[in-house]
Amino acid sequence: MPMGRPRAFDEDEAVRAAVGLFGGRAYDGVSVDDLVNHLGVHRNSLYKTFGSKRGLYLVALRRHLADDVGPLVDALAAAPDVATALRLMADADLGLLLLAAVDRAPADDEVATEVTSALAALDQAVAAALGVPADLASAITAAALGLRLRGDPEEAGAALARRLDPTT
Amino acid sequence: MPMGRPRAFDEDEAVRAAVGLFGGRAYDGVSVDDLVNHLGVHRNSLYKTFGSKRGLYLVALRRHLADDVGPLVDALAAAPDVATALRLMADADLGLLLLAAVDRAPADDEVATEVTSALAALDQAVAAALGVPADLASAITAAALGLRLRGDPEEAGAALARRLDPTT
DNA sequence: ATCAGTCAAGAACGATCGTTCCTCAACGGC
DNA sequence: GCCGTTGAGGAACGATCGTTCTTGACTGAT
Repeated sequence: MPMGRPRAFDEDEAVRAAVGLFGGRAYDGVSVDDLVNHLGVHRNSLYKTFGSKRGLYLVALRRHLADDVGPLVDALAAAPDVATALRLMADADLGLLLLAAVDRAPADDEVATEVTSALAALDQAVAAALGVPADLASAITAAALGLRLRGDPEEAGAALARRLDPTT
Repeated sequence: MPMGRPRAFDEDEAVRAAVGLFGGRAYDGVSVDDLVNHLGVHRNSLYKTFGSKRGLYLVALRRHLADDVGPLVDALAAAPDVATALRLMADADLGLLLLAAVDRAPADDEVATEVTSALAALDQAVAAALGVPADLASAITAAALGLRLRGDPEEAGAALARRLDPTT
């Protein structure tokens, strides 16, 4: 079977660039023209490779979860206290996950599934590392998301950690 | 000067309906057709009254802040402990504020200004009511936003409040 | 009854959206 | 060489976007 013309773009690079774009503004705020211009992928190849704008979004979201959230879960497993856990989550690049949760999950069940399981993984990591009940762990994850959403003035997270875990 | 034909719609009702729509999905997910169909205002009147879709959005956001966030600030002033404050914020209707913060504030400076000052008002109310430092107060506000963003399983907020304020 | 002024009703605008189509260039196998 | 296949390059599609225009209905004052 013939082989055809080789690709002129790096699929991994393209998906990373998509993570950056989708993590920076709302789904409907990123046009296919924006993607074509910033990804180095031509329209036709984009649809041939990812099927649709939503298909590319889902691939980008999963890459974000694998590349950014996964390592965070691993790092959390070694967190000795609440302050460390909060700082790890607040410093991590969670832009696309946060935006997906607020912007797309209500309108896209598949996105909602990915977001829910990613947050559950963070909850479990926090609960296991700190030895706290599940409900408190998910509240700590929620607090970290809230801090990130506000721009995280750094002192706020530290103050919360101090209050949550007086031993540090 | 002649008086002209009277309006067939209630401007307050229309703005409230807009708050509901914009609070339910992202700005770009609400079309002008959606607004016309759900607000009981005709296209022409909408533009005559609010200038543009963005103009209506800003009016709706300010109404949301005045009608929903303002009373919350007042209620927070009487909150005796962290648990009460968290529950007040988690139970309040903060849909549009949350969506505005994540979805529109990064792209619209005027929205960003409104969001920032609303969150600052919440911070101040929490700090004054609970007698905590400003950084911890803003962290508590952030935690409430995070809980709301996650769907707030009720136990999570309670667990966090218990840990934050052991006297309750 | 007439007139100026405001709103309702809906068609229509250009722009942009996501998507598809068509043509040509670049490859491996015969 | 040629053929089958795949990607690049753009033009072009219908649909929908936010916005405006046109027409006529309804108002209070003259």
